[in-house]
Amino acid sequence: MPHLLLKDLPRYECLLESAKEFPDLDPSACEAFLHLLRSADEGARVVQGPLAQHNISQGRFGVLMLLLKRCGRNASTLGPAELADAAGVSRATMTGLIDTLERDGLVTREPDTVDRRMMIVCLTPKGHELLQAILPDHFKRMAWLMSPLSEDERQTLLRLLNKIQRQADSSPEASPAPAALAVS
Amino acid sequence: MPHLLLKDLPRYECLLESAKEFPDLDPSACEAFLHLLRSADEGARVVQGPLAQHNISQGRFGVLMLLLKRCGRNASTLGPAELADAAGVSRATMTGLIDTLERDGLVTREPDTVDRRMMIVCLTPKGHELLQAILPDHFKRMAWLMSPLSEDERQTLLRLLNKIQRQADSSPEASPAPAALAVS
DNA sequence: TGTTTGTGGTTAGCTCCCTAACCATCCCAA
DNA sequence: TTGGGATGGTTAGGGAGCTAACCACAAACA
Repeated sequence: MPHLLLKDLPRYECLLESAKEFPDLDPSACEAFLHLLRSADEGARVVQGPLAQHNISQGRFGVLMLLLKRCGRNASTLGPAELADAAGVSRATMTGLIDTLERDGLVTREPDTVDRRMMIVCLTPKGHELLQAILPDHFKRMAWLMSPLSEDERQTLLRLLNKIQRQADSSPEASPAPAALAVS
Repeated sequence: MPHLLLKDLPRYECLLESAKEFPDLDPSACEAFLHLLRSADEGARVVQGPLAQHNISQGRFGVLMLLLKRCGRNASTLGPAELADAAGVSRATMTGLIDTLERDGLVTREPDTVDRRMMIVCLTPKGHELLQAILPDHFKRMAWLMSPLSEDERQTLLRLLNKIQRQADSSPEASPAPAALAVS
């Protein structure tokens, strides 16, 4: 699950040392990158880890949250494909997620009478109750994790992260190396 | 693999809206947290994703890098247990990783003659060559990803991430909710 | 010296995600 | 109206991580 497996991050001096052997290594970029991954790993562990106590994995949580949000505007019915797209998992994975969620009585899956290819997934009262029970603590953990940062610092962090994110988004598909790579 | 499955992050207005229903939801904390996870996901995708082209998964990469580092100071021999600890995976996982790395001829595994419980894992010349071949591009991608940030901004980012990390580290085991939770 | 405890490595079986392939249904256009 | 694509959902199989249990060996202690 974590993105960064290393237990101890290399110290800056070590990076400088390694940069002699690998001229392409940008020590400060490397350091920032590793700390970014490490922070996200730790944050996810602290915030999302406890969900496992309720037998809620990351994927399950995502589905339930999407269903909760759509619950309000009940106009739009949503099926596995739409859910998969919104949640960022494959349709096959979504089938499996819904299977177990249905088995646990948290969602229902009914065939759509209009388009007979489609299924309609809905949150059950039990699913709704579960969310109401776990969300407050979930949000508390999030707030707790970020509590060392002032509002200004959060804004700054957001600005810097957005720069990284935009840069990452400009990389086509992750498979082809960034085109600008040779240029820089 | 990603920490955050949602495709589209909720907008700030939506968070404010949800905060009415969930008083524990701190919108700016939530926003910062989600962007942190998203940035790390995207960064990992861009930087580490291309390693898959060389049939190098995250875990395999970690093992190879650890062996490369220790290659210099050949004094310390290291076995699966030590590797597992340093790489942050279970011993069982490390057994599997070494299995396939050995099968691919990238590492060797020999029994320790002194302590007959132990095995000694070493990088082969082929493994060393592979790293030399893929590391320059790896470092280039890292530098490219962080290139939108100035040195000052990298320092700032590091400072903010460290605050989050220290806070996360002060949470016992991820399973018990932070003790300070009720206090705040 | 013999027993107990601890440590290293492996195996077995699980979860959660993926891709590839498959059918059923819909839609569009010849 | 009928034949081809799209699109939706599922199944099958695989990869990478985990825990629990196991055996072999080492170390410590009565």
